[in-house]
Amino acid sequence: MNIGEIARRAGVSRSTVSYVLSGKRAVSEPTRQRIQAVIDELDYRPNANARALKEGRTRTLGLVIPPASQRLTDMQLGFVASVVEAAARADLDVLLSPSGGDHDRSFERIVTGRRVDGVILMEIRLEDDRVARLRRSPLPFVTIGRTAEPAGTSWVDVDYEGLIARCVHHLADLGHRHIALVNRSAELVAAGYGPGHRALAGFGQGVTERGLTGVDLCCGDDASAGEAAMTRLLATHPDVTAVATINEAALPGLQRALEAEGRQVPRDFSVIGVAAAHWAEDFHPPLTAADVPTLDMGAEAVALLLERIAAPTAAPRHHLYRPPISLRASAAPAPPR
Amino acid sequence: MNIGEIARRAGVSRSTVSYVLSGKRAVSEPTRQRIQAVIDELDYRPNANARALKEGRTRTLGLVIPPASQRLTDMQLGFVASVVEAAARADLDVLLSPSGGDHDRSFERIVTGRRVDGVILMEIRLEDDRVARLRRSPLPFVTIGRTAEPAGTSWVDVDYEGLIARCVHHLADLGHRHIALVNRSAELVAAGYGPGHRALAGFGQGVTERGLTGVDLCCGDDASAGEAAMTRLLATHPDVTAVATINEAALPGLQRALEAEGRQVPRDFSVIGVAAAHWAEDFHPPLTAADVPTLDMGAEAVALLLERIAAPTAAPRHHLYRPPISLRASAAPAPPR
DNA sequence: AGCCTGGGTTGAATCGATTCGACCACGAGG
DNA sequence: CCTCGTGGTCGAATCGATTCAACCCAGGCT
Repeated sequence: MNIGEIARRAGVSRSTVSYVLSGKRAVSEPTRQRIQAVIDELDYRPNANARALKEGRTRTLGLVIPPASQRLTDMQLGFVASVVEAAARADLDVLLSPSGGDHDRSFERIVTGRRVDGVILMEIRLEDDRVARLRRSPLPFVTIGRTAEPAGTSWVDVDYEGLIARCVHHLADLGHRHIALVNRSAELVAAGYGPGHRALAGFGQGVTERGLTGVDLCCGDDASAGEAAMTRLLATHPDVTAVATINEAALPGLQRALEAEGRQVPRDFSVIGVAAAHWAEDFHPPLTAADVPTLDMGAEAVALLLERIAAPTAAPRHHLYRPPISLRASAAPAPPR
Repeated sequence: MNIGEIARRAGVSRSTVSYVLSGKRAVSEPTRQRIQAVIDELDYRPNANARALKEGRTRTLGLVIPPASQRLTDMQLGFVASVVEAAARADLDVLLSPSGGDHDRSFERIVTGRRVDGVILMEIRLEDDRVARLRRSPLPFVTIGRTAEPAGTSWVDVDYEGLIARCVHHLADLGHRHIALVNRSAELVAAGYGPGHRALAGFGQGVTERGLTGVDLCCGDDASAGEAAMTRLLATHPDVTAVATINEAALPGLQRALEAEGRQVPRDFSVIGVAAAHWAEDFHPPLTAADVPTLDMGAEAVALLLERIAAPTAAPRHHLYRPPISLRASAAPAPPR
């Protein structure tokens, strides 16, 4: 069933039906009603491909997610969900591409097959092949996260550096002298994963500013890895009384290891972090943390992308999120020595 | 840059270029190489919309997920990830539709706009509007989960009824006499959510077969709800010594409440469930559970869908998963009275 | 009465592919 | 030498929309 069928049944030309659909030209009321009646009766909806072909836009956004092999963190999931929802609100569909490297077939299809009007990229590295690839293409895109050289690109990101520095200061204020940073996995950091490096920088900065001693360690993105990492930390650095972390997925494991070693949070040991908002509240004990507003960020990423699609030559914009640290129950004054 | 451009540069007709691309007709080797060279040089890729328009298929699958407002459970996330990955392996893209009810705009776009070749539906209710809608349409579809009347539809599902019954038997074997079922949220169950009802049936069956006393309760899909539910349960039914559950998201909360009440798992209290495979292992203590193979199920859903797309009139197939219960550390003999 | 204006409608071109039938040249077979 | 077959190529139709230019006709104005 196509537009011609509607036209025939309504006794008008195809163009008139099109104008009823789009409202781009005046159509007399009787004709309009007649056509609309046929459309309703047959439950007609224009073929999206034909429309996309002619109009040159697909009303679809591409979202590049980490390959499915690795489980999404809560924060990533929050981004995906909010991007999808924001797109749906704008009557846009979302095409998913689970892409790791640069020369991924799915990624190439999306970028070069004109299947989408724009792309949102996640899990950005300081040097990112995919970003480089998109910069060379005419396709508008926005990143959640940013490269080492983010000027010239629209992005949203979390100020991990500043936030972790603030966490360190908070711990210092509470009297902690020996603290640790639990980073993301060693592979991610080695690959130049932005938040990992920026968190490390912020940690170093905070530690030196306050004259603390700090250890940093990498840790896989799951509870078991967290448990192992924390067990090792407690063994090798028994004087550490607090950790800051950007690794939400490891948190349950950290907690478990502390319990196993008889360290009670927050009485004996403080935990503070940067985490998706709901995570922190749902944790036990409720986590003192900078609550990353994944919902807002995803929506903002979509908004920025729509801007770039509407005006590709306009100056790119960005939004660095710096949520305040919500004081909950997982950080407390350092235990007496 | 379109196929005409390539043809012009190579000095051939558009059809010849098309035949090089598709290989559907013989092209002399010199011509083929010349054309291929131009294609490579310009990094040309055919416009997906034009192709879809002509061919009548989009090489895209639709995946209908629960609306973004509610967070995805681990099992749902597992399904999404594996569907996306399986589709990518088959060089198919996945279009996401976050749809709750029947008359969702995004859902309608997908179903009727010919944007996808087929649809995978999740979170199926016993009476499901979306399934009914798709049955009326010519679009092939597969469900993860099944309705009350699943004949005539291709689906994959977990045998919640049988599995929960087995869980009950296992608990009975261990000597537990008073057990509880922690179901999904009251709203879901009230809405006719399949697993909720089937788990309840299996629970009832097991309990009567073994002459146990059983309580069942609904519980929201998050840790706090789980904590509240378990606290209430322990207060109202102090003689309960074990729970079975299909609500993975509530598990951390159940655990917390038990701890708070001084009940140690599994010494004083057993927990057993049906959960995504990785969840169970990552839990603490490692969860005795029927491990739902989300990866296989997503891949199988895609395979079934491809079958239906290839042969829409063939008899629908299905696959009911009945994973064995993996004995881990969360269930043990009932404590002495 | 003739002309102009403009709302309403239509026909035809176009987007970028695929594919069928036709055509051409060349070599084999009678 | 003529015909037939065939590998290789091309032209044109087609998929289902959008949109521009043209046209028609009714009403207002001079």
